[in-house]
Amino acid sequence: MTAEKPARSWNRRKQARPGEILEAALSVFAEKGYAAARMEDIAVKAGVTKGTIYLYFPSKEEVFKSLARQHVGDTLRDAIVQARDYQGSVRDFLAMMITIMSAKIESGHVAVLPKIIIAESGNFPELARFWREEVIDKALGMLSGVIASGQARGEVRADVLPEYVARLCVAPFVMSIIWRTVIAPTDKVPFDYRKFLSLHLDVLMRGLAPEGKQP
Amino acid sequence: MTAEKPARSWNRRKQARPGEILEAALSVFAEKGYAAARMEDIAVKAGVTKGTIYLYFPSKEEVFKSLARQHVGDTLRDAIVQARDYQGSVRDFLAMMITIMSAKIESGHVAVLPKIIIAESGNFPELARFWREEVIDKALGMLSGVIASGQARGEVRADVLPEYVARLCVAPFVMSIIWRTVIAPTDKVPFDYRKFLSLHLDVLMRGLAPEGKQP
DNA sequence: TATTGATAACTGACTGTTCAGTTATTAAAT
DNA sequence: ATTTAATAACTGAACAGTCAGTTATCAATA
Repeated sequence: MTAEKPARSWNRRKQARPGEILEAALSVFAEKGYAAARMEDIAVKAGVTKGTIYLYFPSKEEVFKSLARQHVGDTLRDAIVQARDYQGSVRDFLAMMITIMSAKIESGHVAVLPKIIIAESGNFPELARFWREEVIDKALGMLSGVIASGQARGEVRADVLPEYVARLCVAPFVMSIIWRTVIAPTDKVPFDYRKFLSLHLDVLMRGLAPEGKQP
Repeated sequence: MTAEKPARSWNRRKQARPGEILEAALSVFAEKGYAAARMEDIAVKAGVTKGTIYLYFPSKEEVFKSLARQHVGDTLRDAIVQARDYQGSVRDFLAMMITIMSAKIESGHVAVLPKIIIAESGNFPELARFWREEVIDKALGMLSGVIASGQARGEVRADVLPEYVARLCVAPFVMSIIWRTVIAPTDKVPFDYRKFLSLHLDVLMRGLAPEGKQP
């Protein structure tokens, strides 16, 4: 009855492994991109050896896709579904989005997958398609709905297409995310995303207000 | 006697090669990203063999960096310098930008380098820094100047920071560029960039107009 | 104008390395 | 004792970079 725990070299943890591997993969892919990410690095970070990864995933590509699916599913799909039934004003909705997103942008968590998608869209067109259908179309669709109901309520001028306005809404978010991953590491003075996005909200809502009706 | 066709195999074109190699490299890097781009592919596209590239560039990395530098220098720095002395209204300036850019975005020519920078900023941090100093800071600085003079003229409300407004101006351009490279290939119905950017201009200028002064 | 020798642009086969994926083996768990 | 999670050593393919040899070009000479 070895009461000792003599520095076990490894444990068997069948059901915990996939999640740990994906988490490790996220950080390695985030740093290196897809091609430059080594399976060995992912393994080390997950506390296993390379071979172990292949017990749970058939290939590097599949690790990547699983990661995309899981990360999208957890982080974004919930948010979209939750927001679908939103009843408040467009302004309040965007204000809420800013609060949630600026923290995530700051921390760098949202930024990783979009960056990889951009980088690898040429090598994995089906990934771009997946992202488009699962994230972009749903997010833009949801936002268009919010805008359209804002028009019905007289909060937003009626002579603009909700689908285009939706893209206007998200553009500064997209820019912030890219700034955060690509440019911010070279920054002396940190950029104030919340301030920037608040300005966006203010300018956008004025710009979309019906004639003679300041918000 | 070999009455065979001499089949002139190659020419000496010392001064033309570097440019041709970089041009080829641009299209291969754009399609594949840095790591997945093969020197052999670049060579074939440039009409030479792999060895020839190494007569003009010491390494793959140096081909990549030269490309980034040259392309920035040629395409963007000129435009920035030219625009620095602009005297017209903010609205006219942006309208001009939209005309020029939407054609370039449509054709896919502007899109390639930003995509590469985003993709490889993690692997080549000094490239991100170069891009930031040579392109982003100059472009934003120039735009901030245009905005500030718009404020002095009473065309733009005075209670907003030009540096932040400048970023608001470019965000939809950035989004369009990304859309074009990453998402558009999966599109059934082509996206109308000019229409989108015109909406942007309209909403932005209303949003930035001084109180009670519709543009 | 034709021939030739020198030079340097260019080629393509070769080398060493890196890394995704495989497999023989080990040890935990039951 | 059997099963299986996990390892670590291995394989093979892909590819960046090299270099000995080939060929276009041009200047000097005839």
